[in-house]
Amino acid sequence: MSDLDLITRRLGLRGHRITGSRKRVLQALVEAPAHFTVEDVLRQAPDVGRATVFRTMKLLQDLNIVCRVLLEDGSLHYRLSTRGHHHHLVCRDCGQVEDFSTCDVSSLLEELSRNTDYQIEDHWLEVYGRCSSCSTAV
Amino acid sequence: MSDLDLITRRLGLRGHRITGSRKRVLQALVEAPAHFTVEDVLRQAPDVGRATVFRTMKLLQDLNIVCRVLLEDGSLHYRLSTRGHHHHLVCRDCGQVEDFSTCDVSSLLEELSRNTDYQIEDHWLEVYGRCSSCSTAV
DNA sequence: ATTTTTGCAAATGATTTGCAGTCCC
DNA sequence: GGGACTGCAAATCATTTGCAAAAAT
Repeated sequence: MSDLDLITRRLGLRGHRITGSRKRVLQALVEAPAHFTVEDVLRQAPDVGRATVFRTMKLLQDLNIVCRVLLEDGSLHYRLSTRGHHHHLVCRDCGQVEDFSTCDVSSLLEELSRNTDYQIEDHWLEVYGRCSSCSTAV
Repeated sequence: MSDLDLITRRLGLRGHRITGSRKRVLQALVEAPAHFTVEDVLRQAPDVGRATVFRTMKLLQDLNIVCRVLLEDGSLHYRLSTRGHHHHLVCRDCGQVEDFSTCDVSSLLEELSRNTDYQIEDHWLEVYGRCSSCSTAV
């Protein structure tokens, strides 16, 4: 079963309708490069309305199918989420994005929890740097 | 010497002019609650042009005098930066923001650096939860 | 005197909304 | 059939820009 099928099924199971527009958006997503903007999606699915793409992206976010990537300039990109919660390592030069989840943020959060009166519930971490090809190609 | 004086001096030392508008924006900032939006500043300094407030906020960011706080809904707030690089712990209910810098993100980043080909240069971490008063007042 | 900075208004860009029609289930 | 979903265009919101006038050094 392809990624597309999986996502489509997930939508259906949650009681959302599998419409033509949604299929076209999903198709665009699975064919897209690692991260993309709403504009990119619109370009790949030109017959889908702008509002619909925004609405679909929001739905997919809620379903944990896509996640947002924050670039340093403040611009918002999206990418297919893999394995639930994770973080991003973003290359400043080429914009490549890697996921990571292995590193231990939780110990940091536990310490934080001990040191403050907060009940900690969620976090968002974005790391910026240069990927190997961009850092060697000076 | 007041906070206001300190900031003003810092601007001057870097070769920026101390203008009436900038003074009024700075005044608004030091009197503002812990975090605020551009709109809040405009409300407190109504005779300063919108564009000027945006330009001033950008300048203050570059000088490390204010920093951005990302709320979970994606909205952007500002706050006076203390002690250089740090992170935010944001209360979901009341919006209170705490700084923290003591926790060890760097070990995480070192591990990340070893495990990937990236040369890591910067990061942004926002933690969300509930402050003590909001978590007790169920 | 020179250069920076400002306010305005218009431009831009991203996202949302109202609504009448269309399409899934 | 009926509610969920769509496209469109207009509305909204945040931010930026061009420019001539005003202010700071």
